Amino acid sequence: MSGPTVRDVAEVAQVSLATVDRVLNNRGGVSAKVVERVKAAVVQTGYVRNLAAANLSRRRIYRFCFVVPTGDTGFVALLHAALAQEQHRLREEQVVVQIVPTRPFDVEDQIAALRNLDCDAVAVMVSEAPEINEEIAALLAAGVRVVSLVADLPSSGRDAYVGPDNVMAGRTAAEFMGRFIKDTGNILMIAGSLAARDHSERLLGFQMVMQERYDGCTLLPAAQGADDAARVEQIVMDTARDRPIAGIYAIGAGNRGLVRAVGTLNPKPVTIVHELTQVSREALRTGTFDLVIDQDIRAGVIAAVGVMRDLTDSITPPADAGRIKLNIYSRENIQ
Amino acid sequence: MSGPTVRDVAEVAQVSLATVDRVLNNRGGVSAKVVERVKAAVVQTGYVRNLAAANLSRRRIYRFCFVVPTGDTGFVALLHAALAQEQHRLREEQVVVQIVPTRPFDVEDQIAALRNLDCDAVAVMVSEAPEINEEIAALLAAGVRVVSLVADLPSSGRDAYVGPDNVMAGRTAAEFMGRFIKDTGNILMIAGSLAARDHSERLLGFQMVMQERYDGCTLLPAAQGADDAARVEQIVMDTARDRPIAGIYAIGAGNRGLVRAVGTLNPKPVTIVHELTQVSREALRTGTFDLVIDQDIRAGVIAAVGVMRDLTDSITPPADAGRIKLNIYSRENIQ
DNA sequence: TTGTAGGCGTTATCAA
DNA sequence: TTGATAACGCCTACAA
Repeated sequence: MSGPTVRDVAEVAQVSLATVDRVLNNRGGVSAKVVERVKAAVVQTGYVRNLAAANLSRRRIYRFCFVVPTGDTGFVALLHAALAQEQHRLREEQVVVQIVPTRPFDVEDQIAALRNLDCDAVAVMVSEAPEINEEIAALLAAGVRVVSLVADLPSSGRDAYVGPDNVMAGRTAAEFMGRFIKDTGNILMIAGSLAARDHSERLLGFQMVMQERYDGCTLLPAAQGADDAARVEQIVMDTARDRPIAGIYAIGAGNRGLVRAVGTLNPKPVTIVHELTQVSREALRTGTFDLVIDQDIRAGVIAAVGVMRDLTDSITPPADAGRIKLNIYSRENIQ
Repeated sequence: MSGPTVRDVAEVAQVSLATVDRVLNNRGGVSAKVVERVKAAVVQTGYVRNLAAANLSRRRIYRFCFVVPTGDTGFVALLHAALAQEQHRLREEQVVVQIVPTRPFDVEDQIAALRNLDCDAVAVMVSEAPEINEEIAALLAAGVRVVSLVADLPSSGRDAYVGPDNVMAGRTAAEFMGRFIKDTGNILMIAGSLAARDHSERLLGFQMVMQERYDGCTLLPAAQGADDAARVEQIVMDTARDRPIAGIYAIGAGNRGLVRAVGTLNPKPVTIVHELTQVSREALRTGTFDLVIDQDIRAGVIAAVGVMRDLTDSITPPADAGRIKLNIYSRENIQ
């Protein structure tokens, strides 16, 4: 059950443990023919190194950072909660994580955060900008592994992306929007910022499906609410003054403002939002929101840590390791 | 940097390593005041156990079985896939699992399977019957921990239930059924067997919400398709001959037959089914099915293994450890 | 009820 | 170039 060990390799190769170790971790100082003998023995025995034992002996501790925006989005709160819930298990696995909050949409602040990092790997949820790419390149050059979280940064050279397929998220929102709306009508789409890749991808997916299959609906120009409750509320009220709204797709945060605004509208528009937070959960329960599309943040944290651990150990993470699922919540299946 | 260890705890508590270990893993055989002293020392030192070291040292291997029906439900295939995906992590945690397939709805076969078990704990997905209860009692008496999977067996004395809230599943199906149906109409509900607890609970939840909020719809008497494709197909065709069908809720399996039948109907009824399998995935993609309510089998496997491990170690599993989430899939978010 | 001693698989420090 | 040998942190017979 417990497979061949270095002892077995040593025995087959007729050398000592130390020599096997030297070859295995190519530290040099071993004659060519002995190297060959050891390598052959590894193949012959089918030896696979036991990472746990290696880390135990090496007293390795994984230091990971999460660079994520703060704000009233509730996202950081959920992230903190998820990390707290995983804290114990993470500690047991020798990983220490630190959250570095940044001001939302503030590139300067994000850069500052990335400069002050001291860790083996970092999961970043930051803007897509050339300066950020440079910063990430510097981190990579310094041997820090970088994972993009929730919003991908494909042009940054990051090691991996952990998050949902945001185009799919937008398409899913559209599918339910189209089916929930009985007739035709105006659809209001509110993003936080179209410069945020997750938001623009969701918007893209949403528009694609609405135009493709539910073209009885009229898509109003996409608004930007900066993930701010007051701004979001204002956008809804302003829009509703000019014309009836049949549906609202809130792509980013600021749902507290959305609840206030939707409460004043009659008839109530079909309202679809992202992230299952205190606010959206309650709004779902009372019928103010009709659907919540949630990326399971706990799963995201677990996936991110797993990927960072693999990367830190120079292991290629499984292809789908970073893909996290979208959960759909109606008033009947809130958890 | 490398944190406190058992030695530190032992020193502070003025006891030996073995005693600390006994307290840490509550194995008993330690006087109350020493227990207190050790616990205080743990708090004082901030000790966190090193899982890698623990697993390395522990030669214990957990042997678990899954007794589940085979058949055209695709469930066993999904279960196998889920286990395969978890294999690596499970092996690292010293657990070996074996799948024992049984013929669906065949109580004799289920009993035979339960008799031939050799393991520390078993997760069973079997019928609710007195003979089964006896068999489970025998297992429990023999020291094998028993967990009911997907369908609960409350009267069997099983140690725990791992599965979804099936009433909630039915309620969720009704919520989407009500919203997807534009007007009013006849709703056909097809269970596998009303003697199966998961099926009857789903039906109950579905009926509750339909009557409560979508009473424009007419619920036809619930049919039983024995999870058999041909039977299910026949039921749909027979029903459609007499009256138009606006919606179909398929509570159990046999979705292959449902696909065939629905394909012949015009207009196509809103069709909501359970379990994301090859068949339902494809039907979702082509528009034959409108919604799939899926119990995440991978999550179920992980939860079941966790609960079985706790039970085997005589630890009371956390209250919500067995509750698994319901995922909702439309054509746009199939994974 | 408590303690001692040895081992899990790998790494690292000495000598030889 | 090589090889003993002692950690790493925890678990567990076996004693006492």
